[in-house]
Amino acid sequence: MAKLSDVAALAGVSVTTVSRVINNYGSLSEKTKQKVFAAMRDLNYQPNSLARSLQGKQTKLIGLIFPGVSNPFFGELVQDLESQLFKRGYRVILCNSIGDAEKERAYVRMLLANQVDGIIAGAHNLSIPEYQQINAPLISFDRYLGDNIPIVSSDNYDGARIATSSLLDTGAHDIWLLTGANRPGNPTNDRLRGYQDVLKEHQLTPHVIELPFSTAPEVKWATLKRELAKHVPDGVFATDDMTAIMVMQIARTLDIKISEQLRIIGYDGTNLTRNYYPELATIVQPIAAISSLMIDLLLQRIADPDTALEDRYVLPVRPYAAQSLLGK
Amino acid sequence: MAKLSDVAALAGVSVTTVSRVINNYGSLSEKTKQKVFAAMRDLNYQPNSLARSLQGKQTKLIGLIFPGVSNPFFGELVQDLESQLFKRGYRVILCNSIGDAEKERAYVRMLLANQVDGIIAGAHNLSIPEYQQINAPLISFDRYLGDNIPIVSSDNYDGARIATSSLLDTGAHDIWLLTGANRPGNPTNDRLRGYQDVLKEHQLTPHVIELPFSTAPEVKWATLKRELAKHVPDGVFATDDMTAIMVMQIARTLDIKISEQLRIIGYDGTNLTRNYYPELATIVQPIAAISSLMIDLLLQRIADPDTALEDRYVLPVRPYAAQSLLGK
DNA sequence: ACTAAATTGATAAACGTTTGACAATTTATA
DNA sequence: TATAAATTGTCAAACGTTTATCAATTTAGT
Repeated sequence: MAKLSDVAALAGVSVTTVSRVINNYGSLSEKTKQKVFAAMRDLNYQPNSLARSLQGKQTKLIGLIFPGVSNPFFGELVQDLESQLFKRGYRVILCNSIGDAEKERAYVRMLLANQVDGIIAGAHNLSIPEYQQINAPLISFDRYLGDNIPIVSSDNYDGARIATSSLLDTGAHDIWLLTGANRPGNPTNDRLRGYQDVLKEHQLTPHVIELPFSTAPEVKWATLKRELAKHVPDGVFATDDMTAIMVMQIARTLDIKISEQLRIIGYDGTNLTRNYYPELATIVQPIAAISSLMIDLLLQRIADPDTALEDRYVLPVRPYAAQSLLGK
Repeated sequence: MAKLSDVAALAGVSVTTVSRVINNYGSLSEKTKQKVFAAMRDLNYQPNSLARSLQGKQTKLIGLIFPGVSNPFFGELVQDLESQLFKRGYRVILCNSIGDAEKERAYVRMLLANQVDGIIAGAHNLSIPEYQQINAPLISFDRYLGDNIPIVSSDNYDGARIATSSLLDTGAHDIWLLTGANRPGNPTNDRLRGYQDVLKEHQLTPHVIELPFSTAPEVKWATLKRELAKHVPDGVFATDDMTAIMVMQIARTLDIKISEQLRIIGYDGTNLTRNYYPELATIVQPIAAISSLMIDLLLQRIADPDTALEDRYVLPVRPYAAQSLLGK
């Protein structure tokens, strides 16, 4: 790999001048700039980012900690984050915590060792005290990680209300909530609250089934099937689309008529669900808005670590009505 | 952030000694080792990986170039790669090329500037001549990128044969192939070949519909619907599951009876499809095997850049039979 | 042509680590 | 207790870049 001195030699100038060209400071004539650019092109020169960063420049690396990109929602979110960060000149180190707190801890240490300029975390684990001590700029998605760590989330409460209400509107009275484990201080608890509040307002009794996020699909399937075999509600609000889809599948095996007998609504509204399961009603989280807001906040903190930010940023959701494919 | 000299000061030893402890060379007494470890723990010390790498050590960073993690197959593959690499002490820089050759070029430059120890690429773009010039260890998934760049793929030919045959076995004669754009030298062409060969052996005429990978879902939907409205085949082999799923959905809107009137088989067999679309028959690519093989090969090349490797590594696929949820 | 301004260069320190050479000290062995 | 071996320290160079300082040279303005 060519280095700075090689460029300087080829361009017939000093290393100082080359550095000045690269970092655009000091006074430079157009002619030398061109000479240097030409030399850089000829040598296919890329500044060694290790050396630059060691010297004090930003690494232009951002750590992304999420449960895992195999989940469609996180896959889309991470892809969006990466794309937007790339446009802004940042690269992404990917961390799949897979619900493993120990792994997450290791990731955080590693990211700091790698001198990332900032971290965006949306892990499903419990708030690790280590997060508090991180001095790197940090933005959280949908989780409370500690004081002064801004949380960006979709309007979980409102979304849950909309979902639950829409089930009521179609005539359902016996509505189940399928949700992940609800930990204190977690914004996703708001989905539970929204559901409960709407039911209370209509004097209906809630029926909550907790299925931790990390539950194996087979186990989830078995549990849900058992529940549905015992009793069929007329409405199901699943706090994520994949679970909603599973309920649809199970309902079919049990000969439960979807939409006549049982109405289902999900949450997330990824492109995947909307494009490939258009018959599923859902609440759409604004992925693009979430990721650009998170990036904005993070870059603000990177530019000035003392930037005052809100504790919570709540972005609006929108309902996505099922496209009945079965209709004629 | 604490640095080497801080650890040395706290432990009451020299920086050299601390470095010896960290890098485990020279002779060291158990006592000093413990003192140093304790100091590292107390200070929560993490060696600055920039400095280490600059000094000549590996960066322990691997670049992953894939079309995008929002696609379930790549999402699962990338997650698996990341997990396995993490276990082996490597971190991952994620690159979503999204079918953009220019972006891919930029990624490669960036990865080299970031001094990654190696690259695993599974991009959908055309073989970029730049790949040839990369001196970093490089392994490709399912694409020809250049000479001496090993390709790992599933047995596309065999998989396509199995898929096509299984449609024939269930009585189909009028079988369509839905595939992405077929570029010369691409292993996925083998899926086309497998399909064609089986049909030829049965004196049947192929009917190939090309839908480039990057086609927007809406466009895909419209195209497929148009085709199916014109004529309904009795079998469809889609070279990826998502397209297969879309065909199922469209068939429903057209009141085409799936499995009686029209049999569909996909390709990829991700966990997502198998868990959430168990009614879809598909050909399962061995994701775990693919990623561990790619990592093995890559680490071999990293350990010794001159390791002789095969040009092609083909891993077996297995058919996944549809679980008829509709059956009683 | 003279002065001021603009441009370029030479030099060196710094970022945090690794590592080699060699010396100094401690510990173990006979 | 002398001697060898093991341990630790000191010092300095190196990785590739940035940036400050000061000096030298070129260019522009009048």
